[in-house]
Parts: sequence; C-alpha cells; structure tokens
Amino acid sequence: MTAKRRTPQKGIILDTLCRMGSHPTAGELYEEIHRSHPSISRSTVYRVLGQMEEDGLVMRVCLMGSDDRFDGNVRQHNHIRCRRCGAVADIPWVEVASPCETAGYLITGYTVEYTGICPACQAEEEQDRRAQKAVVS
Amino acid sequence: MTAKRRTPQKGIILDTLCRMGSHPTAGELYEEIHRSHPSISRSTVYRVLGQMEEDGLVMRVCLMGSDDRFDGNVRQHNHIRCRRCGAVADIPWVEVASPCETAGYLITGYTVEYTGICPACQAEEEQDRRAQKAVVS
DNA sequence: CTGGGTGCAAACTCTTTGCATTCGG
DNA sequence: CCGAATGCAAAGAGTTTGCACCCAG
Repeated sequence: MTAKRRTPQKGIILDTLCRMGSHPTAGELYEEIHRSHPSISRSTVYRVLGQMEEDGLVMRVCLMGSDDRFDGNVRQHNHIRCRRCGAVADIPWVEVASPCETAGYLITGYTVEYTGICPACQAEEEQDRRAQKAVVS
Repeated sequence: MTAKRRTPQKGIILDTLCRMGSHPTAGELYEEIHRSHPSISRSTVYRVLGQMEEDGLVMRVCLMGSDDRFDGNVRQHNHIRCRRCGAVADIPWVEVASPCETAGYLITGYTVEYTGICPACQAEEEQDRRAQKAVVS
C-alpha cells in the first residue's frame, strides 16, 4: 500500500530540471515545463518537487533573498551566488572542520554557501570602471 | 540629502531584536514588538529590517524550510539549526578553505550552515527510545 | 519648512490545499 | 477496480507597495 506511482508528469519534471542545469525556483521550473507541456499544473510541480526532495531525487537549495531553488545534482557540492545578479553555480565540495563549541547540538551535517561575483558581472563591472574613468578624465 | 533619520521605531526594533537573542523571523519580531508597542506597524518592521540589513546593523539568515530570520549579532559566526524542531543557535566562526574551482566566480565571502539536533530534542529522542524499549519488552 | 518615515490597507508573489476526476498498477 | 496523482481554483502565508499624514533635522 501507499506505493508511489510512476506518472509522465514526474518524469517530465525531473527531466526538465536536470536538462536546465541551472538552479530554478519552483516557479521558474514550472514556466519552463509549461512551454512544452501546458497541461501540467503548477500545483503538480510543487507537489512533485517536494516529494522528490524527500526521496532524495532532487535537492532544495535555500539562498538568501530568493525563493527556494531546486538542483537536479544530488551529489555533495556547494553553491556560490552572485551578489550582483543572483546567478547560482555549483562548485566542488569542500570539507569543513567541525566547530568545537556547538551550543550542545549534535552536528549531523552542514552546507557552505559562497558569495561572489559571477564572470558576466565581473566583465560588466570592468566596463563600468572604464566608462567611469573616461568621464572623469 | 537622503540623510537617514533616527526614529523611535528604529530604536525599538533593533533593541527588541538584540534583546530577544534568538533568530526571529520578521513576523515573530513584529509580534514581540507589537506586545509592548502596538502602534508600530508590520510594514515598518519589514522596511526597517531590510534597511538595517543593508546598513549592516542586522544580519539576514536564510535557512532551509523557514522564512528569512534576523540576527542582531553581526559578528562573523555560523548557525546551526535543529532538523527536528527548527531551533537556531549561534556557534563560533570556523575558517573554511576556499575551493580551487569556483566556476569563474570571484569569491567574496561564505557562510556555513550546520544541521543537527538541539539539546532538548536529544533528550526527547532519548526518552522516546526508552519508551519504545519498554513497549517492546 | 521638507522630505524621509510611518501606519494602514490593498496588492502581490509564492506555495499549499480541497475536491472531483483521471489513470497507473 | 482502487486509491494515488493530477488539474483547477480558491485559500493561505509572508512580504511589498501606494498614499496621506506626521515629525526629525
């Protein structure tokens, strides 16, 4: 009983997430799916994502100032978020030493979120700097 | 121009956040403030918190499966969240080695979020285990 | 005085839920 | 067949915004 069923919707949702490669929010993923499969509803996307997260098929990524994002890559890895445009990228896993003082908590895991500037924004900032110089001189 | 003004509301909001010590969501902080200062509106709390975050007076903490939380402690530190009851605690800062592959990003910072079981939940789980044993035997 | 700040209510966005219908096993 | 899964629409929850009034500088 309570056996989970395979449905075309689930396949499409997981496929689309993996094919996107990026880290879409549930809403963004729905939009993408909706383009090719208009019949799949928003609620199904939310329900299936939540379910797949429980089953470990996808990973929920929560970064500051953004809705939850989903990642089809469930291997252990870290994320970096551009503080200028908000883009998210995967970066290799880094081992972190456990803190000695844990406020009495029993530590079972951790995640590291890096903040930085993505390549595109680095280039744009460089351009801005040149433009600024030109005006000043 | 654009000078920021000191208002009693801002003082009360920051004071309350710091006095609470915990890591309330904007809504929780509003409720707490509302008890002693019913005239302060919800929107002011949201607006002021966002502003103080920009000014570095408070820190926004985003943990999985929860609304953003605010922390009056702006010194560098990490957080640990109980995966059973959701309680959040501060723990000392831990230096993390920067990853060598950064997907082209220029890393400017990072945060570490630990997951674990808080003291209270450890105790409860221990009790549950005993109760379980009693039933079995 | 001036315009930044506030309170209020309405608007918005994202997510969840109730329910009748569908369809996988 | 049976009930898990879906689609739809409506409800929730949290946050933001428009606007008139207020008050800090």
